[in-house]
Amino acid sequence: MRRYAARPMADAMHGVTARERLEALGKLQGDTVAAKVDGRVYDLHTPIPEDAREIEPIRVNDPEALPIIRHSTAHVMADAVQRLFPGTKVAFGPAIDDGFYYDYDRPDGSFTEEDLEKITEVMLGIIEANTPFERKVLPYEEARRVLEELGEPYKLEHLERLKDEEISFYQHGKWVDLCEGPHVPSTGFLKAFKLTHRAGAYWRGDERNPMLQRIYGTAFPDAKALRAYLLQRQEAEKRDHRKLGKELGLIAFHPYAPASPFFLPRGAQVYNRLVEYIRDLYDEKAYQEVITPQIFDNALFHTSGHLPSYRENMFFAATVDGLEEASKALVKNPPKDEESCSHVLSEHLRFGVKPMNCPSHCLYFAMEKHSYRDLPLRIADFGRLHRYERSGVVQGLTRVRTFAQDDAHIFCTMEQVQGEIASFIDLVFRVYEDFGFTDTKVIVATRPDQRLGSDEVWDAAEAALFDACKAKGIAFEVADGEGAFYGPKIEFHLKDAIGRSWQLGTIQCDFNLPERFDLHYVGADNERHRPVMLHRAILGSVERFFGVLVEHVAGAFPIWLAPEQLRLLTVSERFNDYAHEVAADLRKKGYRVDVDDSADKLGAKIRNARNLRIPLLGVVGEREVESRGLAIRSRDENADLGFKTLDEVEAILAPLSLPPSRRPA
RNA sequence: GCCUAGGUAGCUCAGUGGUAGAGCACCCCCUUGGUAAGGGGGAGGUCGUGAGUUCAAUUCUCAUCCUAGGCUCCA
Repeated sequence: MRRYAARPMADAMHGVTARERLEALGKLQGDTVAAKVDGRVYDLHTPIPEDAREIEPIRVNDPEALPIIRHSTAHVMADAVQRLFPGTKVAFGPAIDDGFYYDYDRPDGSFTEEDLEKITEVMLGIIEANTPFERKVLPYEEARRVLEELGEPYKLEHLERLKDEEISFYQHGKWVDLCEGPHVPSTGFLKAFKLTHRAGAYWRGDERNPMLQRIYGTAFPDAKALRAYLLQRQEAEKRDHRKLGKELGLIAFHPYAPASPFFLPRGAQVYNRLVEYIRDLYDEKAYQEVITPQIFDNALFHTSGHLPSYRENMFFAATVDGLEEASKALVKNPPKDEESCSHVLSEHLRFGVKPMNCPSHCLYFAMEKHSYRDLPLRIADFGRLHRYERSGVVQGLTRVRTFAQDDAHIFCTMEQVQGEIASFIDLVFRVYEDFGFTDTKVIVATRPDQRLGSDEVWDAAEAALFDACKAKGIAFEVADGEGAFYGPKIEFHLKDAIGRSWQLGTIQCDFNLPERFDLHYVGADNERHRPVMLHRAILGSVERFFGVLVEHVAGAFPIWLAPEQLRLLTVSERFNDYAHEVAADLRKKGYRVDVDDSADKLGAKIRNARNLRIPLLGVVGEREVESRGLAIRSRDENADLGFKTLDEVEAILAPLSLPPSRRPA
């Protein structure tokens, strides 16, 4: 097994290179890393098509240079790794959103922190040597021979999947890699990188495959940009909802209920504000809220299709009776294997804890006969859901095992689908704006290979989604084949503090459940018709939304959501009575007000309140008691707003206690 | 579930093969103070849990639970 090529892969290429062309046009600068030729990115030393029309340089500080720099850095890292740890195989090493990674199969174990330091040192040496990156294109069979010679099984496996006649390789110094490119002209262009962390990753992302060792890093055009990025990341980590949630007394976890949050009094306040806000919208938009059971006979989940297809994600509820029956059945007919044992158990353990509200809403719909005049019927439910998530995937509030959605199902006719979707999109954007989210990513997920229903129905449903998005003039991406098996969907994604994107809102067309539950309504023609079911949520799960919101506002909730809107700080004990009197009065009016009547001095009280991100502070001393008011200090301005009468305080609080879209103009 | 790294007081964290420490928070006392920590004293931990090695384990080994970063999966 030999990593390095026996001889440099001297190029035998013909034609004009990007560099030559740029030079001829006088467009080549010292900091040019690649070229954009008719929309495609080329290395400088790669010949470009003879009929190329437009050619522009990509310079180090252009956004398009970043992935090139990062991917090139990944190559340098892989070179360093194989120098330091002979026998290590390489897999994939792409540039990603905020850096790059490379996956390795290291036979003698995983990489340690110290290994990263060593790798970094060797990388610095490679960069200092400033060796050029070279591209070579080989015929398929020859490419195979090279990879066999290099002893790279993962690359060979990847080669199998490439159908191209010609395969490109990149080489810097003696290190060669099967690679699409492009790359910077030479290693010296890599001015600033940092290896950040390591993790396991399955080969080709499939858990049936062997686990590889992944090393993540990031790279920038210069040290200043790298420092800025690392600093920004540090700042972002301070906003982490798990950290803030603890510091601000919002949430907690206990090992007895893994991945299941406690909402502490302050957190529950905010949680309830979120639900209350959505309930108000429901009143406005003609939704009807229901409260449905938590635990159902498994017959329901058979009908809905959750058994067996959603089984791994469900909790089941055993009873002593059920266990005894199961035991008797097992003693009477001892099972031959695990499967039959499991079958007997699940037959006698009758109950399942609901992972979704849709089955019970179907039951509700079927309880009465419906006319087309009833439609659309919008049924909302904040029911608590339980899903068994595998231990490795849970995370803070963004991925939990018990949560509530601002869930609703709209039963409507096919003709009503587009209108319902359009008004839902409006609603989603209004809500996200109320919370201050502006960069919402919209994704339309279309029919997957495995699906139910005829192509005509899918055509209509997808058209309804696309038409609604287009009619709204919103930008969206298409995720082909990513729809649910029962229908296509629109997803609304927001980013958390560290830039991870989370799906919050969604609207999905469903033709499957109405079929399974044999739902129908009577049309104007006096015939039975199948309704369409739209699953939709705006916040998504209240828990996840809460987490993303905490990070978005960095714990500083706006007044309409703040658990404590105003805290009264007494200058000395002598003013406690007045403060309590004022607080009681404001609380009676619906404001969330507390008094800090501790023995702390004013400075300490202010510090504590500010650390809790309380939006308004009211200082109470001699002057305020005499003139019946408060000296207001605002969190957002971090300044003393001076004396306000009680009426003035209320005038400040009243409008800000409403969500922006409900405030008087 | 898999890979890697962690788990010491309510919180943030030191530390050690000879059964533990700081700051903040908490309790008590003094101070009655006007816009980001007034002073003093006290209490609080079977060092995640269970086994093993050892004369001796919080420290070393293994298992297990939880957490974190990924992979896979999803609201």
